[in-house]
Amino acid sequence: MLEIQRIRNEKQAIIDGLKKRQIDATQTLEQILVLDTEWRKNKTSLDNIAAESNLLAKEIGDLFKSGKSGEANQLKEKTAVLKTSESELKLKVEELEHQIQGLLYTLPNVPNDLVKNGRDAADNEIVFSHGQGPVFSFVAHPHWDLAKKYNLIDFELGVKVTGAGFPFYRGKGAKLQRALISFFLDEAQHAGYEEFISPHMVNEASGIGTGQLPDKEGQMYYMPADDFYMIPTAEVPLTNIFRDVLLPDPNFSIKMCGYTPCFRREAGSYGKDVRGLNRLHQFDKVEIVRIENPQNTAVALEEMMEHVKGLLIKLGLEFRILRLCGGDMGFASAMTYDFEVYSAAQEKWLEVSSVSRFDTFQSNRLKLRFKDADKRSQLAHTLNGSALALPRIVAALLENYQTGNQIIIPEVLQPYTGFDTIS
RNA sequence: GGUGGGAUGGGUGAGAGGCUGAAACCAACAGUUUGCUAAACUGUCGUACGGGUAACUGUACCGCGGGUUCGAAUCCCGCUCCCACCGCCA
Repeated sequence: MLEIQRIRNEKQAIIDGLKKRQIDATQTLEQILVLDTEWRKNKTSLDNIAAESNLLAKEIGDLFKSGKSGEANQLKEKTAVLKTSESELKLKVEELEHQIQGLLYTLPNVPNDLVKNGRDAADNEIVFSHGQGPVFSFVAHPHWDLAKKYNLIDFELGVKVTGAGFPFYRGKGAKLQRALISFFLDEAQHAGYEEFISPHMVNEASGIGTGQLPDKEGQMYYMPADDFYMIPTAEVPLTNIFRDVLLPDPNFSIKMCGYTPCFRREAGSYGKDVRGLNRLHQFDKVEIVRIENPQNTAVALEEMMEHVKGLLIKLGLEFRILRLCGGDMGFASAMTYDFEVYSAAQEKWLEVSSVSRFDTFQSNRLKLRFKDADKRSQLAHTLNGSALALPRIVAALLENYQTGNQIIIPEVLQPYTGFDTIS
């Protein structure tokens, strides 16, 4: 959520920024400012009336104590008038707050200066690429065929037990899954991230804190009996650790990581994009999350990207990094880099990581602040990234490391899997 | 699921209609003393929002939401959460 202060001070900059998302916020912002002026006016009168009745109440108390109940009762009549206008104003102020809040919720984050104006994925910029995919001398199979051939993943069983998008991993497929999780977590720990095992369900306040609620609730699985939501990513529980937190010192850098399954309803997805592991309702992911002083955000983002790069290089996958254009970025993000690995058999790029900075957009909702050098409260910055999401990594590993009669396990994973080939 | 107890500032914890934005203690911060450390002493020390260049100032907040009252941390109603014991269960 954007800060009202920022809207008051930099309206035009926000309008210009949101244009990169193909959004014209002029009207909304002007509406907000009108309501805000109105709110401040009413708030001031409300405060003044409250001050007056506080004073009267004190006088009345003093009069009663010194036995002048006649005068006291006279004053009481005066307070009756104040009371009615006080409650009217209070309603007005609350109503205005709701209206402003409602409008603020509709505004996405303002893109960083580096973010390009654009409509969709076609306008994203490739900022880095690395590696070279395999060249096959045989007919390369897509991962869903390989998974079946080597009995690694059973999609049909998942359909039977739960539904589409909830696969079973079995045998070496399951072991590979566990190996990747351990590898990613170990790498994150070496990079200084503290590991957490978090709840897989969160309450409503947490959903609002990181921006999934109120607008995107259709994307999450909901448990009405207890009013819980299944987490769509570890970002939600990890970042919400810091909801309503005021860090006492400006020198902080909080680095967390965690493995969780992620649950996404993916309403509206269909077609070849959802084939096999490409899009699931439940998948595994190791997430890295950082809470930073605004001064360190740029460096932190850089470090996170280097971390993810390192993982992909160690796995020996061809990949590229995209800086998303305004139109393709998530609602809460100020800047996002997507990592895509090349799937040689499907002949397409698969998104395996998304690293974003949110600046104060989440912390404003979370009320996540720190005391700066002048002892003033300031909103902290939040960042997060996948490091990494498993299914498409598995897809790419199977497809790129197939030899025709077996699948090679990359060397870095072998200590974790305990085997070096799948056949 | 049953029964009972609780929720006050960073922590412990008083307060039981006006003298309480809140005692006291601890922690923290600044200073004095000190060869250094420790100790002692002095002072500062909640958050949010509004107004003001600022010093400052107004309002709100004692789990949350209502109510009674001229006046509520304190009384009444509803809710949430926490703790303890019992039952059940991994």
